[in-house]
Amino acid sequence: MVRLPCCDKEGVKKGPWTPEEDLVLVSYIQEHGPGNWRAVPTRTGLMRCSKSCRLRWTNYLRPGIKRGNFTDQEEKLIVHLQALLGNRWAAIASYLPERTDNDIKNFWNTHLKRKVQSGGDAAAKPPAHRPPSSSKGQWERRLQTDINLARRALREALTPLDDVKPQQPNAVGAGTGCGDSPASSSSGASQFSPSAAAGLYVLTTENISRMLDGWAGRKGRRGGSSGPGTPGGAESASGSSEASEVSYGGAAIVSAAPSMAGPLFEHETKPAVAAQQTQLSAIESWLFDDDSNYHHIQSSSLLDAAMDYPF
DNA sequence: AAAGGCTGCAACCGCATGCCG
DNA sequence: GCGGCATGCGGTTGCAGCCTT
Repeated sequence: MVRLPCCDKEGVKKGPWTPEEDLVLVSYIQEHGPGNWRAVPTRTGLMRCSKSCRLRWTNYLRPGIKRGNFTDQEEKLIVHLQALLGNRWAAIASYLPERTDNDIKNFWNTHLKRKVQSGGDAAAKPPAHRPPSSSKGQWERRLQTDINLARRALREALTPLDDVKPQQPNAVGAGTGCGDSPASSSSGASQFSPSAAAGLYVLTTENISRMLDGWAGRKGRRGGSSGPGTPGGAESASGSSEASEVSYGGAAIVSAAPSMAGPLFEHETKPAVAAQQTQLSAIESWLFDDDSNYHHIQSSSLLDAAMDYPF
């Protein structure tokens, strides 16, 4: 099945996205929802290939994304999941709903890899049987058989921390961001929850204002929001939910809250998000439950969740 | 203050996979 | 069952800001 690359056409723009392009893309998705990426460039007039549009959305514009400043907990989780799953960033990202696979990958390559290699975390060393780059089915089966190993490792990763419960996945609107995780794209749209929408709205406007804000100070650093000490994500999002007014390029832009919220939520693949939260909770309780009872209830529910999980 | 190296991140590229006619 | 299309995923690259000398 040889096919031509989608981006080899003449006149396809590459490189950093401008805020104008971002707005066009966001507006389009707001109206039509994510998906059918092939049609996006033609319908929006963006001189970008479909892939680029999808990537921009999933890695940057999508609601609910937290950027920068990985917490210790996230860090440990990533290290252990990487040890268990290998470089399956999408699978790892599904456990960190606010993080994109690209972010995690970058974080691993720039921070954790070095850390682990320098012997910082012996526990993080990949097990001998770590799934090689084999077929998905293979490692999925392996994951099933190694579920107990995974449990131990994850517990080890999470328990030493002060706050016993993982904090971020259940934060306001948190866990809503992973609409693009493997799970989401294929699941139906039947469980949309208004409360999730409320959180999502916050994150949406936050993202957009951040995007514009980021550009305003962009010349500072690409994706300015991710600058040191300024995680654009959940914390700030939960703090201010009013429509944000930002200006760039001389024009003031008001993120019209309700109009922005509605369509986006309609089309976002939120059911998966809700499902993810549920699954994450199952995992959490699985991790922190007494050994005495996990055998009976938790392990089975987690196993169900894990098996349902679309790695 | 300037220059060169380093770091972090957004984006690109190519292959894999799933879906549909 | 086959072929083509659309999307997902992971590796890699390029570049801008930061840091060190």
